[in-house]
Amino acid sequence: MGNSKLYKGSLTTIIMKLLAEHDKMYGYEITQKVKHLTKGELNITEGALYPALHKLEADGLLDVEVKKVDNRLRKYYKLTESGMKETVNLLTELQQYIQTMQHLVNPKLSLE
Amino acid sequence: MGNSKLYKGSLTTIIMKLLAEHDKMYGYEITQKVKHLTKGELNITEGALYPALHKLEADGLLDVEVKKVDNRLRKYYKLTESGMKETVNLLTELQQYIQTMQHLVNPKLSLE
DNA sequence: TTTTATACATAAGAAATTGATGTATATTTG
DNA sequence: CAAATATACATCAATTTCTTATGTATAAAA
Repeated sequence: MGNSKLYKGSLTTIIMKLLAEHDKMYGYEITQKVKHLTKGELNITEGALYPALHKLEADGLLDVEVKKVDNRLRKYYKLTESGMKETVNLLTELQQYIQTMQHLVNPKLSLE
Repeated sequence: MGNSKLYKGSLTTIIMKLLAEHDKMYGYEITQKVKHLTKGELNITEGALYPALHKLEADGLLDVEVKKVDNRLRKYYKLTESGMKETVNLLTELQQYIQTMQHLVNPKLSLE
């Protein structure tokens, strides 16, 4: 997705957080939203997105609802109850990750 | 390594930054340093570390020097010229990654 | 003397992603 | 109006990165 390897492992967090904010979204919409929010920095590829959505659905974290708009299919995804709980965990882990990396990379600001 | 998938892709950045600060280190020393700096949050496994060091050496980003201390082998790694340049790039990418993720996760603080 | 620590290494398998390819409709552009 | 681009889904082989297990060897601590 991104221009750096660091984005590896963060796709699920991104999807879940967007759904927490926007209630329901479809796949293509997610790719466009991310592109705009990051000013082109981050482009989610379809080969990563769709399998990720399918897995989240299979894990019971997302519900899906198919709609036909302008004669084209859209699959709207929405967080389930357990999806909302998991989103909280993922965001906590992201904050922890950022803090840990900043300790490693900017040790003068840490306790060591 | 970490308790969250987010650490995927950040091992190289961690290694390079530590070497930029400590001039030369050996593998085991890196694992211990990271454990202490992160207060146990992050434990680099040998199965991840050694292949990563070998790849960095093969890519010309690290030089290695073998020493025998207390009848045990140590392989001291050190950044090459191009390793130093690459470290700058990786740290820039880390800052960019953190900023992008914070825009996505905390959009009220971003421009959208 | 057995366990833990130090110090290296490899290798099978899992997980996530890339990049290509495929299908189909709608809209824009030359 | 024809061709290209945008919208919208999907799969799949290959690659990358990491986990978990295993192996070798010496030193120190329990």
